[in-house]
Amino acid sequence: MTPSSPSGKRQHVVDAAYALFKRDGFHATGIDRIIAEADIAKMTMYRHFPAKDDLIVAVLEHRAARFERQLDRLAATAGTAAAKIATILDWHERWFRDPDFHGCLFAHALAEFGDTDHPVFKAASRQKNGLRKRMRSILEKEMPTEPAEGAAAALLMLIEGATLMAQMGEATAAIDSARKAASAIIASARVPP
Amino acid sequence: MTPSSPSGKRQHVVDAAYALFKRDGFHATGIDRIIAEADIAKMTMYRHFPAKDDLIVAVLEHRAARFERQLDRLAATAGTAAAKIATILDWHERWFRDPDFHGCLFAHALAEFGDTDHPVFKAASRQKNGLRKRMRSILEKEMPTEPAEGAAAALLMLIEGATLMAQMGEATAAIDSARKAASAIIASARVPP
DNA sequence: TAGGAAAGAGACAGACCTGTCTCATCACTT
DNA sequence: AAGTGATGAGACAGGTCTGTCTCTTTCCTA
Repeated sequence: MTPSSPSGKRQHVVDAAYALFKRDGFHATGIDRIIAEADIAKMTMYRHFPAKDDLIVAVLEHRAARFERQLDRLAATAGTAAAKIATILDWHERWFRDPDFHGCLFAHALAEFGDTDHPVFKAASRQKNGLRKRMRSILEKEMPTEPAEGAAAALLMLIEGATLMAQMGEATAAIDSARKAASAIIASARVPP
Repeated sequence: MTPSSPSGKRQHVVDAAYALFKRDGFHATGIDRIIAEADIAKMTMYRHFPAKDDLIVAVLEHRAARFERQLDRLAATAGTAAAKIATILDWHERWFRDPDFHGCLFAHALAEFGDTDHPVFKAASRQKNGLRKRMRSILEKEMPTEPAEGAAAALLMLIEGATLMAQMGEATAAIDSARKAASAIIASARVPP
């Protein structure tokens, strides 16, 4: 059903929609704005994405895949679990300092599509759980499963909160405190009370 | 300009709008739905709130005031700083378990109104900073200002992340991990490396 | 009981929304 | 060179959005 798109129009729409969704949100961004920015015909978009929600899901999945690829590259370098987690925090610091940083698109998707069964909600949820699982498997190399699970959840929460704080204009304080807290969390998980 | 509203219609609108915003989001909730739910005339709403954004700000401020009042009551009971922070986490656990829990309205407002200068963004930001300051002043009673500041930021991030995780259906794991991580954060702030 | 403020009811405007439809045009393959 | 599928351009439908306006009714107070 979806055209094979040899000329890459589909990706073009996804990229344009991403930039607009990021800046203005999902509901506030109309189809007309997207096709104007992508400079394509409306029907071209609707042939690739039968409904706006499908486009939103495609944007989220594309960004999630990109995110995973970037973290895959980082993980290859560092050694200890703490160092691997530190590279993830480094990645977030660079992201926070991007002039085009507008908060986490996945968190925004969860906010705008609150229904747990909605495809957009599920797509955003997958990304968050992916990051959590990634950190859990990093930690499991150096500690038992149970504390690794809890620490990974805590680190995910810390990162999500840091992203929110950075969005409020406190990127420096957020990343500094997050780094210290991450060390404390990992250390306390390693040595159970 | 705003009517004195002896009959409490204003608050009635705020309450109805809150329930709808919470469930469906700000942009997705139309004025017509609000006035239907509140069972008032459209002009009554527009006499109290000249624009929809004004209503949104009023809803946020009302909820923020309610939140502050509830935490004020809790703070009076507990003793140590760690115990006071624990009561804040307890409050959040009860919130997460509420059948009508739909995530944090302030975080959702930040997501939907990304412009830093927008009144809605600023109102939501105030609430987050209020919670951070509250925790900072709790911690300052037992440690110097600098570590208290960092720990308060970390605890805020942890709580925000826990709220997000609870919204994704992991309330139990979120609050359990948050409690452990909070202890580690406070302990490590108390004894600087 | 009279006056004035608040609220009700609903039509209305103008803009924007998503999604559909038609028909012409382009590009590539065979 | 012909055919096939993707694309372009834009009108169009039907709905929803915010916000305004007018007129009537209610309610509280003095």
